[in-house]
Amino acid sequence: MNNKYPLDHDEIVSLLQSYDISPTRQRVEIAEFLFRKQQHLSADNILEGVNQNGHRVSRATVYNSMGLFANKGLVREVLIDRERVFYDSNSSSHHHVYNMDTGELMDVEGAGIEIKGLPEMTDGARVVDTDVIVRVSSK
Amino acid sequence: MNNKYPLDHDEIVSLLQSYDISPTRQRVEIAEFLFRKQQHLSADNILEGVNQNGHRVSRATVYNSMGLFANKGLVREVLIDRERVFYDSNSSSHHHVYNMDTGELMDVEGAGIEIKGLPEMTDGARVVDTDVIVRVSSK
DNA sequence: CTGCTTGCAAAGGCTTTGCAGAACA
DNA sequence: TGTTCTGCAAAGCCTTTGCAAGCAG
Repeated sequence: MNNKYPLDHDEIVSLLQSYDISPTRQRVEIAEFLFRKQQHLSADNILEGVNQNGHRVSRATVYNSMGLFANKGLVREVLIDRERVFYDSNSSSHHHVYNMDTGELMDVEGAGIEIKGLPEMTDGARVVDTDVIVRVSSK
Repeated sequence: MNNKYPLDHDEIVSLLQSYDISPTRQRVEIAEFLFRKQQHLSADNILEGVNQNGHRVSRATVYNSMGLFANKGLVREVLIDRERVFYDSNSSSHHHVYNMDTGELMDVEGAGIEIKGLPEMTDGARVVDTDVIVRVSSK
């Protein structure tokens, strides 16, 4: 899923529809920006990026759309920094390495990681998602 | 480390000192509240808890102290919820299971978990910390 | 004394909300 | 024509900061 970048306009529209998201002009523009490549962006990054050539999408719409995308599973929210939420355009199973010095956030494909020893869920709870964040520093 | 709760006043003072934190009245009161048991608290929880019987510690001091405690390694910041930062009074190596329905946050001792397949660090970066957050839901 | 702490209030920064107008089916 | 979506501005919330007064060594 979402494994080839960039996606062209029609692919974006299909992608949104496949996630049950109506492809409005603003949503398509936001998604086109997101899926130019695999990346981690804040709401502000997205607002700036989409609007590089003249304002076309408002801040509120960026927040609305990203909330919707995250809800539908199209992107993933990454909470690494208390300052802001990052959205990860790679929605496949993977984990993160965060360089505390540079602020750089890298993906690690999930395949190579095993998490063992999780306790049995007491009730019928099921695992929705597993985040692994490895913080590294050069200092 | 921090494996017995609650800690009495003198133990708290020693604990703070062992982390190179001068045990002011406010810091001791905050730490006493934190280490009554293993728990996950927001800054606001701490403010309320410490001040249950009359105001004795200000909000600013709670933030200052928690920042200091986290910096010194006495407690651990947990970013699970975009709403606020949680502080974990269990500073030993462990991971978290977060129930998305109830908001409950449980510890999983690190011993039972293995994370394999992390790529080699490109430069001389060292791993500072690894967070694992398993999100579960009953729905 | 001298530096570290505290507390208040104000400021900051990210995110959400209310609501009217626009777009869409 | 009814519903959904957008955008602006205001509000909200958690957290940080500035600064004067208090405390500790």
